[in-house]
Amino acid sequence: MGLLIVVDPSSGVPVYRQLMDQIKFHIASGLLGPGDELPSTRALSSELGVNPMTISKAYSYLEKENVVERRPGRPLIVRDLTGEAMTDQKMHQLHESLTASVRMARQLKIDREEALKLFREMLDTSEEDADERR
Amino acid sequence: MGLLIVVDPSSGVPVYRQLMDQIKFHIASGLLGPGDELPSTRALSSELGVNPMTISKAYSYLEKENVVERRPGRPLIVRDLTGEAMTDQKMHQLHESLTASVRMARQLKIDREEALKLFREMLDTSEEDADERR
DNA sequence: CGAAGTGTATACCTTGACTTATACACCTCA
DNA sequence: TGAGGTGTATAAGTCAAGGTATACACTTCG
Repeated sequence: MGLLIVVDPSSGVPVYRQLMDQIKFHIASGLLGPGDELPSTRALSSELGVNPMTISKAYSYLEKENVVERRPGRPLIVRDLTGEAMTDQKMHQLHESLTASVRMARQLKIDREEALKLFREMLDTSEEDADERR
Repeated sequence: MGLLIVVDPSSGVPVYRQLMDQIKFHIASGLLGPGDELPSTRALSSELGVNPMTISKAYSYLEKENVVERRPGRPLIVRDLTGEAMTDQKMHQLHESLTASVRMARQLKIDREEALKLFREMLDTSEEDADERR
């Protein structure tokens, strides 16, 4: 049986990015652990009806982000994401994502405390949603 | 003399978006106030070496965002952005911008407090940068 | 070795975002 | 009225991103 992965080509979000997101999610949830093999490009390809190169593209980006380890001619495996170095990298990614919001808050002259309050509320709501999913 | 506006077509950021950002900034800084007229599309066009339609596109989006008021055949004017209704709209824009970051924080399993701390630091740094510019 | 599995480099096609050229509708004022 | 402003609807051109088809390099295992 395969990993639970679903893609919607008409969603506007690029397929390769949907793949990356879901694989990352499965790693974060623990369903996929260090050393586990990713499904082969052709297996996922026929299962999802997507070109193998699109799968490969997602895999390549995951490798660039150090989420996954590439071994020529063999399946990709999940890397060990524990440790301080990984934490730094995660924070760096979040930093990049927040940059636009910081610029906007300044541009709209939104009070620092107001912006923080909104972000806190959104984080809390997000956690509740995750709880319901269990 | 014209407003201080500069565009870099090779920056990767669409010209119409650069225009929107700088006009919003001039409004936020107070250099442009309610009732003030925006430069004509053709004036900005020849000053910046950009097609008038590109200027018009920026103006149209600003009108959609209720930043500016359109009057057929006449120059656009800056709207009055004070009042509670405007605050709501600003918070809504910030909310949209933050959505991606919230999703990422969850996906990367970044602690809620860690994420908040980073955002707070970035907001503070941003304010310092603005101070230095004075 | 060779068959069958793995990932992917290369080149091509399609699609949508961005920009532009042209032409039009509207307003002001002499 | 008409000349000279204003913004922009429409259509066409340009270009990068996303997706695909083909062919290749590598590994395992009989």
